[in-house]
Amino acid sequence: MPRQRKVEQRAAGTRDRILAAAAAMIGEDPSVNLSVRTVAARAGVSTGSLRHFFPTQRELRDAVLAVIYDHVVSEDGIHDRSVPARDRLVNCLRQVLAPAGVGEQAREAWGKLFETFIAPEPTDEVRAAYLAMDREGQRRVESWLAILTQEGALAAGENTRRARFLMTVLNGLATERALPAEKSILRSETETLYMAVDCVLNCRT
Amino acid sequence: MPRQRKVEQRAAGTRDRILAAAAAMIGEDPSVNLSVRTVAARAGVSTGSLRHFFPTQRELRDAVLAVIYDHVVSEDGIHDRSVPARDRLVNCLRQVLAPAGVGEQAREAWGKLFETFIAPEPTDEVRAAYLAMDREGQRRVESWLAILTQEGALAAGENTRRARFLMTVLNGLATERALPAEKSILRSETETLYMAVDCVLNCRT
DNA sequence: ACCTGAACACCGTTCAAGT
DNA sequence: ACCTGAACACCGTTCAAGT
Repeated sequence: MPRQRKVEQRAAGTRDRILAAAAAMIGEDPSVNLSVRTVAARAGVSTGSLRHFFPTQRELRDAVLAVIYDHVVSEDGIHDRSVPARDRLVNCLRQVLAPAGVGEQAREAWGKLFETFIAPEPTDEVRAAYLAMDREGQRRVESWLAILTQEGALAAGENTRRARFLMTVLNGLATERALPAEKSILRSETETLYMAVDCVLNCRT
Repeated sequence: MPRQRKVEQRAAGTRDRILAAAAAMIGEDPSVNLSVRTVAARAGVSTGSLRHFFPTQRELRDAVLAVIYDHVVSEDGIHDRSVPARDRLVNCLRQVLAPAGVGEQAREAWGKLFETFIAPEPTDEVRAAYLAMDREGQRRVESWLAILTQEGALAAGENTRRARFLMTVLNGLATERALPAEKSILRSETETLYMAVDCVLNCRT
């Protein structure tokens, strides 16, 4: 069932060149700033042409993220539509949380984070190192949201904000894993993850 | 003990006018973009003069944040029904967040928390001390939720879970205040607080 | 429909020049 | 030391004009 006519395929060609250029730039330097002009120049098209396919920078960025993580096709299970979207997203978020560890391991992990990024004078080098880490996590979460948006499980347009929100929840959970806890932390952690995910999936903003 | 000379007091005068102008702008519209030119114009100084006191936009934003959080420390206002429930709850949560501080202050606060509760062997004494703190915060948040439940702004029955969720978000935000941040933290912090509060107020669980 | 590039209204930072 | 405003090199978006 070929929905696209010939002209649209030609258009898809330059659309893809734009996405490929942007993806290549991120591949070379994950902290690169994707401006209209740099991406357009790299793709060999005009800024106006880029704007024709991606009316705002946000839409360009979201599309690039989706492309990158589609090609990486990891086993995170985000694509498995036999599972409800909320369960898939929660499982993915657990993968971000996993390196935080539990118990003594969690305290050691927090200790390293503290000694590396909080205790020392925040030089540009220290800042850049942390921000690269943070952006990587943010990108992962945004890529999952982009995929759920593509399936229609999520309204478009706020994924950066949503990802920031989820990252904050994960930071809170990671911190609480290092701090003393009342009773089984797993239960309240699961409840909190589902509350955050349901918020993102259901609430209008 | 007057450490400042006359000249420095004059300088502090225009420095304060800049901070006041920026704080006023945020007061009128919390999502406003504080650019060099708009803030300088509002304060009635040149961009060069602003740059003399705040060499980068980051330093300006940090200073403004500190001023705002100092002045917003007031009573909780949870009962003031002339304000929408979500705004009241966000303001109350900000009060829990306030002691986390900003900038260097935030890093020091985290340092103390780390040395007190994470670094040492978790004896029963250490655990109890932290859990008391944690429960106090949880109790405050739950009391606010109880009031909103009484007004009918919130469905009954899940307030402990909801409070735990909000505490986790606050822990995440406090952690992010100590870590290096990308841009103005105030805006994404506000967005995250409102997302969390809207989640609690609107979403069915 | 697709594509161009100029134009517009911003932005943060630098700096010679004044007081 | 404090202050000015122009200048520089960016940014995202809009749009008349071409094919």
